[in-house]
Amino acid sequence: MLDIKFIRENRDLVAKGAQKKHINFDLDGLISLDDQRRELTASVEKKRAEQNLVSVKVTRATPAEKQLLIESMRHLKEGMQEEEERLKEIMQKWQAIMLQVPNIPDMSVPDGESDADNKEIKSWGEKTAFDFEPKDHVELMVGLQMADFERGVKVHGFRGYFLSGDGVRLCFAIWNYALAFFGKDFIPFMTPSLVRKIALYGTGYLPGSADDFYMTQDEDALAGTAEVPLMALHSDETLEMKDLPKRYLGFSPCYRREVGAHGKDVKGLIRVHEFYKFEQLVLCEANHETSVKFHEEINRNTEQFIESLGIPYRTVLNCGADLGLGQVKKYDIELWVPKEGKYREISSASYFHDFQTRRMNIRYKDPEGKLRYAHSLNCTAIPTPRILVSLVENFQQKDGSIKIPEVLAKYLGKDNISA
RNA sequence: GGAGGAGUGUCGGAGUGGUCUAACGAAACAGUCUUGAAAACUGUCACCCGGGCAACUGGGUCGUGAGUUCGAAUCUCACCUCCUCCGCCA
Repeated sequence: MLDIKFIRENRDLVAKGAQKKHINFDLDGLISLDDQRRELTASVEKKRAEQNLVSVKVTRATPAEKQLLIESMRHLKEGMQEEEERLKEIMQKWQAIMLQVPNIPDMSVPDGESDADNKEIKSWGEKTAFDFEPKDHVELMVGLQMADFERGVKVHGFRGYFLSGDGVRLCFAIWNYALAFFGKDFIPFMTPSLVRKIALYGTGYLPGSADDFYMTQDEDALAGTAEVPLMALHSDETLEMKDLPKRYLGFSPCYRREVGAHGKDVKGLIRVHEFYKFEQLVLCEANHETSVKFHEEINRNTEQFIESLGIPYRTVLNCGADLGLGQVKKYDIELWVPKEGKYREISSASYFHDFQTRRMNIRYKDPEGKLRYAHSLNCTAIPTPRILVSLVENFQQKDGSIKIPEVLAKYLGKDNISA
């Protein structure tokens, strides 16, 4: 959410920002609605002031005077009630629209129509070359009994999967390694995946993508990322400035309906309804430079994690159309998938300025004693099992076995997975 | 699942229809005193929206939302959260 004062004073900026994100919204409509809101509010408050004044008089009046005063109040109230009714309607519309005003993308965000227009800003490692015909991760993992997709579909349905044997052990090794790697600077959290809808509004996922979430019969949602509960963790709180920045590492199951992706990635572990993810989240002081600094930092953390595994990757700067409602700027890290011959996203680093914290009401007191909305950022640390796709495909051997990177071998207890 | 109780500022806590501009206490901060500290004393001690260059000023906020009333922290309803007991389960 943006500040209405900011919107009014920077209409061009807001309009251009929305355009860059390819989001349609009626800015003029919002401004004229806000004009009405201001006008009506002023009028109602004036009447209420009069009411308060008379109210005090009533307490000191004689019984006869009291009757007269109460009569006059009745008239005042009739006019006020009508206005309050209208104000209430306007406020409802106003709030609904305010929740849909997109945050303004950074200058450095490239224009573009879709993720195809994201700009590669870095690539690391040599694309893996094989002196044999490589297999895809489905064939490899099924062959090594690390996963079972047929029975996964039987039990769960479309996009269902079981992990088993070394597939499970490998996941645990990755988790343990990730906990040690990121846990140095970040406080680990296991978060609730069942969240109230308010947490989705606060993070900016709602309104807008209601179809992406599984809902329970109690109207709670299954979060698609630990970002949601971790942001809600400090909602309605005033933090101590000395405690900033907060660096949190969320670990949680993640649930996604993938309704907009019915035909996409139907095989394997790329796109599943249920997975696990470590997520970095930062709350810091409200300062653009600080946000930028942490944005680079958390993205670099994930790059370094991938580098330590030795998987070739590239980093892209997302274009305007590929930014969410609240995001100012976003980097995606994509890992090389040999059998597909392309890079696939495994991480997303974004910053929001105070877009989320304003909705969540997360503030801190600055040195002048002024309350300010903190800034928020988040970045994937590591998603499982998606990471396994690149891991097993890049490190497969001619005999169908998988060589395990040294840093993981320590946690797995062996340096290869074979039949 | 059933029965009952509670929610007031940073914390404790008073207030059950109009002098609430929310008492009082604690903590915190500043000052006086002191070699320094403690104690004592004095003062400060919410947030949101609007108007004003400013001093200041209008409105709102007592878990949340609706309602009753000329007037609500106080009465009614719904919801949220917590506590106690019973039941069920581990």
